[in-house]
Amino acid sequence: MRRSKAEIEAIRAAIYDYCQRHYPLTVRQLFYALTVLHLINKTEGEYKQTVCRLAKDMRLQGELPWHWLVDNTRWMRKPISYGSLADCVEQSARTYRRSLWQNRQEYVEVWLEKDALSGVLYDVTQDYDVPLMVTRGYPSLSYLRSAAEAMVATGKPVTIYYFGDYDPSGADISRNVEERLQEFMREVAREWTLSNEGERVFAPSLNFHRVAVNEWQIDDWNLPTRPTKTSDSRAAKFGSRSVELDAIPPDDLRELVRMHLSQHVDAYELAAAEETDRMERQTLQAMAAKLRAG
DNA sequence: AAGCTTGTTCCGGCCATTCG
DNA sequence: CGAATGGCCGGAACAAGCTT
Repeated sequence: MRRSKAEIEAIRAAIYDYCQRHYPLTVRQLFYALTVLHLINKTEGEYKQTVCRLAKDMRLQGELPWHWLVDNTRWMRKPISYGSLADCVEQSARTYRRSLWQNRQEYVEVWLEKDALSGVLYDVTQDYDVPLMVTRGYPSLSYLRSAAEAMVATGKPVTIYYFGDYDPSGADISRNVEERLQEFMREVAREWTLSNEGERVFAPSLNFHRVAVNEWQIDDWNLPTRPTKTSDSRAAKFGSRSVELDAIPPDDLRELVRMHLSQHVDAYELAAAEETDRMERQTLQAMAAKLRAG
């Protein structure tokens, strides 16, 4: 698409504005935000030629602070190491947390289709010490299988809160995740029973909740829709309206997660756990001081 | 009926070519 | 000549529709 300088300028301004208000963001997240603002079309071309390019130029020219945009997909590997034993304990004293779930009789996870929103959901899931599972589109079989193993290993009933787009593939992904997890949990339980010399391993129950985006939410929450891609082979059995998960404002999304997780851990328990953590961190701090002294 | 192709989801970037 | 386009890289999947 050919745009005038003024149009490009408007998009640049919107990029700056949105990033400033919501950083850290991924480029993908920024892309969806601009589509919701109707500044660009939701196509891979616009993503690459418009958003990626402008974001690149603006950062290289110093117009956009580097830390406003992040890339979660590339990572670094290195063994964990410390300057000394005291440093190790010191580090633990800063980060230590006691598991909120170890002594509970249920197991909860949050699942998410798109990595771009992982930062938003993690703000809440970390408070509740709940795993945030990101599939990045269709999940790999390896990912689902190891997730199923972790669930069986807990031996507790599982609740999953799922977040994904309302579009043909998005609906299919959550169906696939639920079915595969069910299948793999039964399989894992069977295998573990056989290798366990008579002690039977049970597949826990799975309560799978697709929290968003669901059809009823489009009108109830007045979400901006996109025409469903007719080229999607799943489009025929799907409605004409599609909605990005990004169409739900970040604050509302966080509230939605909090609403569900707080059904399992109430505010009182959360506060009590924080207090325990504080005290145990102090103990670690004292240990670190002793190590330094002696 | 099995197997392949095409198109879709997620993520981010670079570069050669084409268009106005 | 600058801006837009298209293709490529890497990596994981699934379904519909064609082709053998």
